[in-house]
Amino acid sequence: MSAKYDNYKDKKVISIGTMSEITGLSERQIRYYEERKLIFPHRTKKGTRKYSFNDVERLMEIAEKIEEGVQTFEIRKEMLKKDKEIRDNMIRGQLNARFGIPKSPYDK
Amino acid sequence: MSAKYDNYKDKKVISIGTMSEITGLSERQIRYYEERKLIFPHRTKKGTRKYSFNDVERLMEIAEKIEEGVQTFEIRKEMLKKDKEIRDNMIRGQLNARFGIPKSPYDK
DNA sequence: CGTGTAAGGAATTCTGACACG
DNA sequence: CGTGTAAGGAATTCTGACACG
Repeated sequence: MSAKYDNYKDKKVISIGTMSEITGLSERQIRYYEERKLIFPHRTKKGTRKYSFNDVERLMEIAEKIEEGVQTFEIRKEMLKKDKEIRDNMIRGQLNARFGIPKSPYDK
Repeated sequence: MSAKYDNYKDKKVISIGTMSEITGLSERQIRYYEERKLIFPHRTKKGTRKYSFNDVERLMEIAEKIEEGVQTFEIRKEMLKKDKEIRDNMIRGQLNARFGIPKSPYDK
């Protein structure tokens, strides 16, 4: 019936106050992680931050790392690396789909 | 890896201003539909309304009905009826799962 | 480095009401 | 009936800064 399961997880609709409640982090912390480029809220015309459920998960992961003593700079590096891997996999997947290029033999 | 796809669709995290943007309805309209018991936002301790993505869909459906000229009272009746059907189906499904009671012969 | 806080302003949300119809 | 609006107050969010360390 109601056709469409949009990208709920990616829709930026949560205010910082609500994010603070959900994640248990202070607004100060959340804004700081943005300053350190670990998270990227959408900005409304008026300038308020809006987050997605994906951002919730991302913040939780960041919080864990921080508790483990990892510095924001390191966390950022890890995330950039992970994003790169994802991009590489997507490209390989597309090539594979179109030309039948097999996966790397190093993959299990 | 990150295990859990919570009930994003049911989490009440969206403020009325954002709802207004998403649905295209005025805040006045959204509050009025609540007054007519068509929608049920969560209330924070401080009293602000919070909606879910399910509420977004619900509001869109309500808006359609209103445009067709259906009155809020009728919309409410339809929704109550639909909810009842869903409950009945769930009960029947559970009975069926436990005791193997067949579906009604009236079902296709 | 990561986070708390007070500061002042701007934007949000709330309710009850008057209006039109 | 459904919706717009002005009204006044309360709560939210924003930024830049000082503080501790």
